[in-house]
Amino acid sequence: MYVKQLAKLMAVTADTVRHYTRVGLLNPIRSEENGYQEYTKQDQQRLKFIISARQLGFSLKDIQHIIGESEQGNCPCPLTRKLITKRLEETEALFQETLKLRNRMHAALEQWDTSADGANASTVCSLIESFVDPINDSANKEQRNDD
Amino acid sequence: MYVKQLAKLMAVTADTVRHYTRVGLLNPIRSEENGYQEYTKQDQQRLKFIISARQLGFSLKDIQHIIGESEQGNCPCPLTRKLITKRLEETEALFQETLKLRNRMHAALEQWDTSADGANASTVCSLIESFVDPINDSANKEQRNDD
DNA sequence: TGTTGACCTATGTGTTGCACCTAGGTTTAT
DNA sequence: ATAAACCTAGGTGCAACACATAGGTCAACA
Repeated sequence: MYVKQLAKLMAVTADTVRHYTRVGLLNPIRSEENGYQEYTKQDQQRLKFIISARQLGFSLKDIQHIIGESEQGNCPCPLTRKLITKRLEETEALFQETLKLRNRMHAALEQWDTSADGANASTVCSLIESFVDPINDSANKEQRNDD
Repeated sequence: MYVKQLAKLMAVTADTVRHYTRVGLLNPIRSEENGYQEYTKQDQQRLKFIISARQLGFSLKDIQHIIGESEQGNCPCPLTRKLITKRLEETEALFQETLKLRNRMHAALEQWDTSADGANASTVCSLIESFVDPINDSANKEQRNDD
């Protein structure tokens, strides 16, 4: 089957299939008649695998490595466990950062809801410049004695 | 002062300062003596503003627009409120996605902790291919009696 | 005085996973 | 014949920098 048919079947875009093909994750056969890429059921299974792995947070390079192990006859599972451990740490970090950012943004919106627009020549935007993070700002954080 | 000095003072890298300069957020004066970029206190304040805005989730383009409004003599506060509302929605979405991904990854690690490495010729990695998301998979939602 | 080392410059590339565009060739139906 | 819908390869764009290249500047020290 051709690229668009496979894409539709697996609910991704044709560009995504082409991208995976470009980086070597899929290996369609070139038709001798018209030069089109022919995707087999193997490619379809492979694409399904890629989609599953992406859902679990693996990068395309991770997936390449996992497939590489598998193709060399080795069991890729140890590598898979190792990689997901690393990715989980990253995701955990991203999660915490995003959570903090979200909270900061919420706090800003609340503060700005009750503070007037200050037109001040010496500032760019008084809202931003006078925002105080109620959670991370030192004045509000347990206590410190840095002096 | 020169790029590195400013960077150190504001706790960012020299590359970051150069980047902001490249995109026009900072406008240092070029020294006639040696061609170096000279950053003034204005630039320092501007950089402080940029850092604050970045912390609140504004993109560099957002910041450009906000500064643009301010420089045209308009109060940028309405724009600022509008932009952060949009960014907050995005951050909220990212947060939810990241949360779901984290949960999936946790679930995978748990499943894989008790499942053996399956060496199967017809699969790439049995761990990934046999993973079932306990939250999003319909068969397993609410109640599970498969064990 | 020569050299070292720390600074500076501009410009270009790499990162991630695609989406989109260009410019063209193929196939199918009307 | 021609239009619609598909296909190709290759290139660019995105975000916010980090990093590399190749070179110029400047102060201090032996």
